Order: sequence, then C-alpha cells, then structure tokens
Amino acid sequence: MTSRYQRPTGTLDILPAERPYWRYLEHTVHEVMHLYGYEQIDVPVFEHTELYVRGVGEGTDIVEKEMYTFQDKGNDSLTLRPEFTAGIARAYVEHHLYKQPQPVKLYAIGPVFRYERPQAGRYRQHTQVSVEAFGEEDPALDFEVLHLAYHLFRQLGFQHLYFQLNSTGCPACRPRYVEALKAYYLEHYDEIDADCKRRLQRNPLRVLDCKADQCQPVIMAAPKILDYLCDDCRTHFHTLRAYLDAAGLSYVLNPRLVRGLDYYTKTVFEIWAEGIGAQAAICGGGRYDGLVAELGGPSVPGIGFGAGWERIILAMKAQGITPPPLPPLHVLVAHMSSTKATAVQLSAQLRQAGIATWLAFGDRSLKSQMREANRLGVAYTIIVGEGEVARGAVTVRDMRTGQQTEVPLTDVVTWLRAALSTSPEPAS
RNA sequence: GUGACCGUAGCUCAAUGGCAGAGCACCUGGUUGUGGCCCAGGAGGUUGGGGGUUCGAGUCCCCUCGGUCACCCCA
Repeated sequence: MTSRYQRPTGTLDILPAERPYWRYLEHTVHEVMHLYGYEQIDVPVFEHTELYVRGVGEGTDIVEKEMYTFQDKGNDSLTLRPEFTAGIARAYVEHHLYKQPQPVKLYAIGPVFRYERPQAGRYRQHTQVSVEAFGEEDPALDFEVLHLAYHLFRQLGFQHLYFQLNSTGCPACRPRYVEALKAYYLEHYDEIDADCKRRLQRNPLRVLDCKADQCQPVIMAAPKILDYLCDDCRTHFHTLRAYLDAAGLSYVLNPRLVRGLDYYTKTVFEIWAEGIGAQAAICGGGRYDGLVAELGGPSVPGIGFGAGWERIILAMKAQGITPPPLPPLHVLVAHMSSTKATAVQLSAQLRQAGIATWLAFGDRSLKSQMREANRLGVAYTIIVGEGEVARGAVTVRDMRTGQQTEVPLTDVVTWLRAALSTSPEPAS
C-alpha cells in the first residue's frame, strides 16, 4: 500500500531498529560533557529571525537561502534554528551569564533546520550536539574544547578520524590577508572557475576550499593566512598547537580550512570521517570572540563546535562501530485462550514488580507464542496452562536451557527475580 | 538553485514490448500445550501517480510526485 502521507523532504524517521545508535550517542555525550565540566542548556527551536541574521551573518548561505522563516500570528518573523551558537549566545547575554564565574561552559542537543537539497549526510532537519564555552580567551580553553571533541569520538569507538586545524585570524589581521588573497586571485582570474569568481566577490576566503581541479594549482600557490596573522593570533595559535602536540592529539594543519559562518575568529577546526560521502565533516567549530558583542552583550570571547548526529552515525556504520543493544524483555506470558484472564493479571503483576514483560495477545497456538518468545529474545516464557492454573501455578520455561519449572502463582515474582539476578544474560 | 541516476511484495532485488516472480521477513501446519534448525503450505502488488504510443506497457515517450548521489554550502 502506498502511504498517503510521507515525511517532508530531507527529514528522517528514526525507527526502533536505529534507536540504539541514538541512545548510545546521547549517553556518551552526557558522560563526556560531565567529564569536562560542561553543563546542558536548552534553548528554543525557533528564535527571532534577526538573531540569526546578526549572529550567523547576512552574507552567509545559511541566512541567504537556507533558513526556515515564518511569520507567526503576531506578525513576528521567526526562524527555525539553523544552528545553535547564536541562540546559546543570546541566552548567555539575556540571562547575564557573563556575570557568573567564567568561563561558562555549555552544551545543547537537538534538531536544527536548513532548507537544502538532501544528500548523503545532509538533511533539512538534522540533530546536533553543540558545545560552547564563553568568557575565556586562554588558548588552554581552545585546547580543552578540541580535546573534548577528540575524547568524545574516541569514546564512541572511532579510530580513524582526521582533525583539521587552522586559524582564520581576527579583525585586526584578517582584512589584510583577504586583500592579499584577492589581489593574488585577480592576477590569476582567468585560471579559476566561475564559482570561484563568484566567491571572490561574496566570500573570498571560500575560494580556498574549492574542489574544482582547475583551481587547485591556484590554491596551492595562494598566500597562506598563517603568514598574515597578527602577533596576538599567532601567539594564540602557536600556544594551542604546543598544547595539542604535548597531548599527542594529532591533527592536520590545513591552511585551506575556512568556515562559512561569519562569526569565527582565530581557531577553526573540523573533524573528517571517511566513507560517508562528500559531506565528510562530522564536527566543525572554532572561536568566535566577536559574537557576544555583536548580539549586544559585553565584549566576551567564546569558542565551540557543532557535531552532526546523523553523520556521526553514518561514520560509525562505515567503521563498523555498533552500539550496545538494548536489553531484551525478561519474560513472555503465554496462555491457552481459557487461561487468558489469569495471564492478563499476571502480566500486570510482573510489570509492577519491575519485570519487563511481553503479553501474548489473541488466541494462538502455544507454538506460535513460543516462536514469538524466541524472536523477542526473552529469558523466560511463562506458560499459563490449564492444569497449572487449576493447581494455582504456572510453568516457567528457561529459554536458553529449555528447562521447565512449575512455580506457584504466589511465588512467580520472587522466583523470577532470583532467576534473573543469577543469569542476567538472557538467551539470544 | 544546478546536474546525474533510480522508483516492482514489509525488505533486497529479478522479469527480451507478451501469464508480475525469487530470497529473506511474516502467518499457519508438521506435536490434543512447547521456540531456535528443518520441511510443507499460505497471505501479501493499482509495478509511485497521471497521460500517451501499441493488438498488448513493469518495460517505450511525455508530465508529475518521491528517492538517491553530486555541485553550491554545511553537521
């Protein structure tokens, strides 16, 4: 049957079979965040449109063509969040968190929305964990954030990931670099493709990560931003690298790494995974020292990153990382149709006693109910048979050994608790 | 927004323009009340939708919807 309704383009239903990945990610993220002293925050799924225009930047693709913007009934222009950082920075300012001891270290988990053409690892609604630390310019904080990301992925079981690191300078030094880059590109104007000609006008730094073969020689010989950093940025970057090197956190120095959001300053980084298509970045972020001020707050530095759940899961599958399975049910209650009433009451008692129970429905053969029990992987099947009920008892079958025991109804809970505690690993 | 490829059973896929099929999954039986393995049987389809060509369309053509992948860009 073809379904009358289907999910909107670029959205995902996460069916039970997929859930273990999500549960595992969520669990691991909370654990690692706590380990590094980060606290969870939740911000609205939509904000005033202006926040993103100011925060993310007017000329960015996100703002120009990817936002889900709508008018509400009060004629306010609202936008489904296309990223977390602006909303979290807004909350930081709105609740005067800059008056608390700094740095304020936060993380958030939830859906973000961008109107894009879907492809491998890219969806219109996707899930991110966003990590943000405000109020500290010490490169030790950059190190901490990078190390947190590294730790998170190691904890998840990743072996082969590629850390990409760069510095994009600050308002003091970046303009000089952009001028130099533009001048260089104008000299090579007829060697670059149409996209790059357009980038040169709109967002010059982006020419650096052009993928067109034609542009590669030009990129290779282009001026490097690291040669243009001001003293402050250079010192910051070198200190961070020293910390990373000492910690044995290996990375690729990638002078072509630039990011599409306007707020980034100094440190920028991404983590790439293989085997998940063209959208290889499972994590991306950097420092945004001007953002809080841009949003009307005090001049407070910040750094953070976002990591995309769906891409992480793709990468896990590509690398053969499987999440721990959910625990199966403890018991299935099977019955003859004549004993169903007893079975129904027993299932309620078992659940009240904390025993995970599947009740067989309908009037089916015991064979069929046993097959169901086998499929569910329960440790025990409780057979509510006529003879047993007449004696005030049930038969309990150990699904691993096949051994059966008649247990008085009044003792079933105690019996099962004892049995389940001695054999926590159910039959599979 | 641009481009390429693809829509057949719940899933993965067959079917030269000529009877819509297989494997897996599901259900039932093989045991008057017993799972897995095995065996037998069953159910399940508007071939995404609409139009056209043709004696005849899953197959060819057009439109449309959807998916996938890539570009742009991003997690």
